[in-house]
Amino acid sequence: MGIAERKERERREMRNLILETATAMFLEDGFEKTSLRAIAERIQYSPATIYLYFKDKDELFCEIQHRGFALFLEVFKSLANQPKPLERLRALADAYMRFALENPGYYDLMFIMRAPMKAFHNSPDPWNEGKASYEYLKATIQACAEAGYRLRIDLESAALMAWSTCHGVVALRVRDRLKGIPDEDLNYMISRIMDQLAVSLFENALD
Amino acid sequence: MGIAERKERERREMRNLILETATAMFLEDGFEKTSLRAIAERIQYSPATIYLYFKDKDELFCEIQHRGFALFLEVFKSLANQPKPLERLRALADAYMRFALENPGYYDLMFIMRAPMKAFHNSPDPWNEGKASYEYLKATIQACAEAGYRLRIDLESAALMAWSTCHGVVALRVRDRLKGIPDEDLNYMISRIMDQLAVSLFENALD
DNA sequence: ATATTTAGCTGAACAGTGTTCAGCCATTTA
DNA sequence: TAAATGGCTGAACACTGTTCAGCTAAATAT
Repeated sequence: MGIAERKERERREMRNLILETATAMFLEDGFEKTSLRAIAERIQYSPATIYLYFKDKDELFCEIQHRGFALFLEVFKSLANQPKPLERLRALADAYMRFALENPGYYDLMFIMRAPMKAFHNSPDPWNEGKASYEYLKATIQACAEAGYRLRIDLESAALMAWSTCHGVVALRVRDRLKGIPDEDLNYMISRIMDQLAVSLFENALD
Repeated sequence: MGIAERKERERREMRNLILETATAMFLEDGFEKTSLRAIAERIQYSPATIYLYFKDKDELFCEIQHRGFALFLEVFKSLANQPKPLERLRALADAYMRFALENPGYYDLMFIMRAPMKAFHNSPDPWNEGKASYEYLKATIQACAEAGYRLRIDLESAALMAWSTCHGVVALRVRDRLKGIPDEDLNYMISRIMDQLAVSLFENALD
């Protein structure tokens, strides 16, 4: 009775085919322009078929969001080898902003777009890896504190400030609100901002 | 020959009627749900009529964006009576974030949405008042510097950092990325973050 | 006063979207 | 061999932004 097994597998494969195709198309053309009809055509199925595997477009993109967070967490973890905690924290911030610029589609879906946030009942929670990444950020700040850098504020506020500062500048950038500033100048300013972020978090960041 | 004059006036009135209606509907229901058809129906005209006054939906919302910036600049200017520059700067930051929470529709259009940013050839430039507000922010930071608070970084970087920090936390908030944090806790954390922002900008902020 | 031009407005259509559902057909079960 | 299952689809629904030929009323010219 391996039939049920095979059907289970076929179903997973089909789901994955849709997901892969949707992801590829989304990362190329963005959310609005990636229509279910276009996805269906690419994989040579009827648009209605997609609805047999995903409740609606939001759920589909919720899963893509999940993939984004998984990739993001990997990037964060790849920085763990940096032994000095403050430099690790800086590496985290740089990686965060680089991720946003190199994967604008994912970043949009993860931190800016409203669309896939409604389907929040989903399991597995697409924000799982997102939360893990945030915990990792907090742990790194905590590690700095334990290495002798005295925190000026509580850990929670410090972590939110770090996140907000990075998100702020990068969100303004990917949404073209900083177009007036040449890339070169902007990169310099961001570097300065990150320096001062450390100063604002720790009393003796400059030691 | 007052006919041309009257027609000119009627045209302005019609344009304004569309704009008023669109603004009201947009602030209530958001961009996506405010369809040109619904706007047209509300003012009892054909959808095609709107195209006689606005090139497309983007241009219409570009003007609404302009209104948002105008309102925003007024809020900023209303804070000019605060004599102490550092407290004025803090008031600016608080006002910025309050504006975002009290006018989420406008804030979205002004600082987050991609939609009306394409129609950037428009005159008058909807970002006119936006730029003026930013200049006002810079002037306030400069005033702090001149009042004895020593800037840790150059003025441009400092201004961008202030903007980014405020935008970061508020953008995450209005896009439901901080839903896990109770409002009360979040407000406390934001207050702490603003304290530390001042510390990061000025060597002697705490004096 | 009549004819002609102008200009505002619209109905209908186009091409696209997400979504639903009756029904077909091959595979599986009885 | 007959019945039941279940994957898939064509066609439709209700929307969207946008365009355009053509109507009608007002303004101008004769």
